[in-house]
Amino acid sequence: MKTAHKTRSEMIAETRAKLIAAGRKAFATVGYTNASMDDFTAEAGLTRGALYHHFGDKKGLFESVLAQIDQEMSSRLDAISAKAKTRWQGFLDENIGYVEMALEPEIQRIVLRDGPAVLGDPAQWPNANACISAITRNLAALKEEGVIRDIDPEAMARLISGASLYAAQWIANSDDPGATSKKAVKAFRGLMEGLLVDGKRAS
Amino acid sequence: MKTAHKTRSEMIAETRAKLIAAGRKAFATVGYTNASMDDFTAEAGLTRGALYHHFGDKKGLFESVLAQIDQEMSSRLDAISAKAKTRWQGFLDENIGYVEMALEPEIQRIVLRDGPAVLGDPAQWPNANACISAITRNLAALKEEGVIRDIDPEAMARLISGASLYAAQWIANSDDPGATSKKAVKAFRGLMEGLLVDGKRAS
DNA sequence: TAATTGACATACGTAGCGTATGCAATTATT
DNA sequence: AATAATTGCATACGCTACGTATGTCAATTA
Repeated sequence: MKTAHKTRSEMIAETRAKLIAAGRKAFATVGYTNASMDDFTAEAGLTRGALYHHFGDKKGLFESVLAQIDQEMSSRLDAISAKAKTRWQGFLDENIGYVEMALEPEIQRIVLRDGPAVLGDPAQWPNANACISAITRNLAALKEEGVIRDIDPEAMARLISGASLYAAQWIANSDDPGATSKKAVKAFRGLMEGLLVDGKRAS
Repeated sequence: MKTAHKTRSEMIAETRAKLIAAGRKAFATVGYTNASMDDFTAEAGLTRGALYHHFGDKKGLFESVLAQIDQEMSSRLDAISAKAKTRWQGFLDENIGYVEMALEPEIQRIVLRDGPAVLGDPAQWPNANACISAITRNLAALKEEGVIRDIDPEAMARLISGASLYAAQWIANSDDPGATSKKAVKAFRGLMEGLLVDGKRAS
């Protein structure tokens, strides 16, 4: 007969997972500074003792939460670009996907707002922001293939993700998200088409 | 004989100014959360009592500090665009000026890093809206003059200011702000040139 | 079965925020 | 001019939340 108990390492993993989940929820809803460690650890049936043991401090847990979210975003974006027929199309789709993810409150709060304030520049995060590096790789490849003009991929990736983020927030806060979304996506496409080499431009 | 004393309202204004100055300095050097109200009010020869009286709470003082900095940035940007020969050049200079301000540590810390975490989405700040409408007007005029392609001015203004803001944050958080700034400005120029009608493009 | 490790809880000290209250100086009232 | 009302700011207090130091019990190992 098998033991009904879980093995010790399973228990530990479960505790870590519970803490990450509880922290993630608290960070997303009330923000990093307003999230009380006593409160959300209790909500997970634990205490701050467990948190300090596994993550060192509040910031340490936040890093783990961020890493988890980052990974999820990354795989979602990969799935989007994998579907596209051309690299250029995949690039466009991926960015629009990013805009849509930036609409999610959890991502807005944890990744885009509190993240930089707590941990500094996303590029220096332990799991370097996967989204930006994905855009960077795409731009580099597109440049290599002669599809877009000669620009610095990383710098352009930053500008583009900033534009996406702002577009998302504009949409999120607008009275008519549907209509605003249409305008934003069209303008975004226009901005991106400006990167194409002359021969490939439509307008 | 005239009284050596200042009038009461002058004293009050002076107190407010002292608090704003002390807070600004503390926020700039150690950051919002690490700035102890007891410490920096004492440094101004006052107590937290004065702060609560005038600004309600720590966040209230932060808003006032931010408003002051915003105003300074705004007038600097006006001065920049006033100097330009053409509207297009003024448009470029103003945006690049904004990106370059991100090199200043005080702006880095207060406006770009702590600001969003403490007060929320920068797009909703009063000054950001003023900035966006300025860009929108510029874009509309440039379109009218046939300098740039046919795009929705407001939507594009949002994207551009998002790109600028993100570029600024990238610079603010980078290890070598000088070098990063160069890359960012160049990429930004490239992105903007994509908006020009075909005949006016250099690349 | 005795010893040891380690996962997690408990207990304590401290810093910092917000509020309630106090006071003194200015302004208003008669 | 004398008293009353206002208010700018300080003082005092309680509370929350963080970090550390220590305790404890289960699981592993010898």
